[in-house]
Amino acid sequence: MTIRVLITDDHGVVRQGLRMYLGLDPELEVVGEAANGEEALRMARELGPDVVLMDLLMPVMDGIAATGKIRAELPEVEVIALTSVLEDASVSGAVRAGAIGYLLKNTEADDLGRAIKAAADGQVQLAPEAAMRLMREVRAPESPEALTERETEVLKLVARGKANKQIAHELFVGEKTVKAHVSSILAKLGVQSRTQAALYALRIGLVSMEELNEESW
Amino acid sequence: MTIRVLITDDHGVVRQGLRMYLGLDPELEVVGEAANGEEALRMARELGPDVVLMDLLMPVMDGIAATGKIRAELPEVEVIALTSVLEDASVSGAVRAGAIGYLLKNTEADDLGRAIKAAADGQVQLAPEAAMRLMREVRAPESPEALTERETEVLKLVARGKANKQIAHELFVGEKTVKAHVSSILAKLGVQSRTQAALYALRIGLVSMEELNEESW
DNA sequence: GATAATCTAGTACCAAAGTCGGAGAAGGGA
DNA sequence: TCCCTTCTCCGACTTTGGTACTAGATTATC
Repeated sequence: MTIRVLITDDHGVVRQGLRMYLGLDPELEVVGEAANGEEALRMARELGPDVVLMDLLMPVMDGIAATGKIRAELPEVEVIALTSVLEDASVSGAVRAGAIGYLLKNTEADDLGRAIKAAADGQVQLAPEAAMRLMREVRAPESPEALTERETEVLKLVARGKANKQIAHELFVGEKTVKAHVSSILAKLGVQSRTQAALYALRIGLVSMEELNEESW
Repeated sequence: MTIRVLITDDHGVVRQGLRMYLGLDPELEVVGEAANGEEALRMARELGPDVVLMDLLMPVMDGIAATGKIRAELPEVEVIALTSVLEDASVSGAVRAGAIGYLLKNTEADDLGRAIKAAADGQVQLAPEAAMRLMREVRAPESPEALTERETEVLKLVARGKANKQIAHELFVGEKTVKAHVSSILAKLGVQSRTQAALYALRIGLVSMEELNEESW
């Protein structure tokens, strides 16, 4: 009984590479490739794979959102997050969204095959680094204090390099208001400056490299 | 006569994938894999490949630096930059460093084989997007005014979220000096704030996501 | 030996960022 | 109805960031 795998990654090289490698294992069968979360959801519906390999940083629909939707709709499909991003929020986000595994892209290719088989079997697979993050979160029940909707909006603009004045203008509020939001954001994230907040936002994928490239500066 | 290829990428999955795929082409032979620029240089010396596939975003020694050293020392070895980053400075940087090709990771795997063969033959290979960036740079002889060594150093720290005072402390200079450097950086990059400069540095891969994850904030 | 670039650092100044505390309006529960 | 959160905004303040200009020391270059 072969395990049917759906690959999701926005980079063609990675997709082809995974397909090539996994294709050599007679127990695995790559049934499709998706380039973003939306495609992944659609193809998961159509193909009904056993396991989805899911990149987290993708355009259109990110991997965590896609994972959530797939797991909600097709609970028999297991999802393994396979990403180069290691971040507390990503790990717990993926796990909360229903991923059964979290592996880093520097995982040895051999291990990957084993992890997929284990996942198809319902067994949890975590990279040691990811496991540590989860442990840390459980031990210290530090709810990193979720940002409100508005704060998230502001943070996104900060992470695109905008000044308070510009943000105020874009959101049709006063600069004082923006400052208040920024202060609150810094406190909740535990960072010391808007630059750190911007980098944080990038780190957790709140804004993507692609979005950054839209900025003209 | 097979073409000997050295793969350089810090992600195991990508390396394995490339090796698998390229291995299927009888005209190509993957003679080695390197996980960073330093390894790439060493292995290029030892193995004398015809073509090096070089990721630009890597720890230890970035791809542009490695490209420069390889081309300087082993001019018969051709280097193809293979990366997910598309940025003016990366493209012209790689080209200046001596890369004969610049391809994106979303390149179809078929094209990659063809590109490698062309490169071994001394033919230039550019992704259309990369070609456009080069064109633009040639048309508008806007030399983005290269940063000096020290400025680059400062920018890296800015991009890790450090304040001027911290940077001054780390580099054993006065805060005034750091400010002077930062001002000069902003002017050269054409950006308006340190946050934008930090994002710029990230965009061009001066600092990587991985490095960001080392920061404790 | 002159020239240019870089790194250093100063002064003076202004703008932007961020803090602290308070406060009114709107909306959703309990 | 009362409570809680969020969003809005204020004043007053401190700190950080950034500009403009100048200038000595060092080093590489011609």
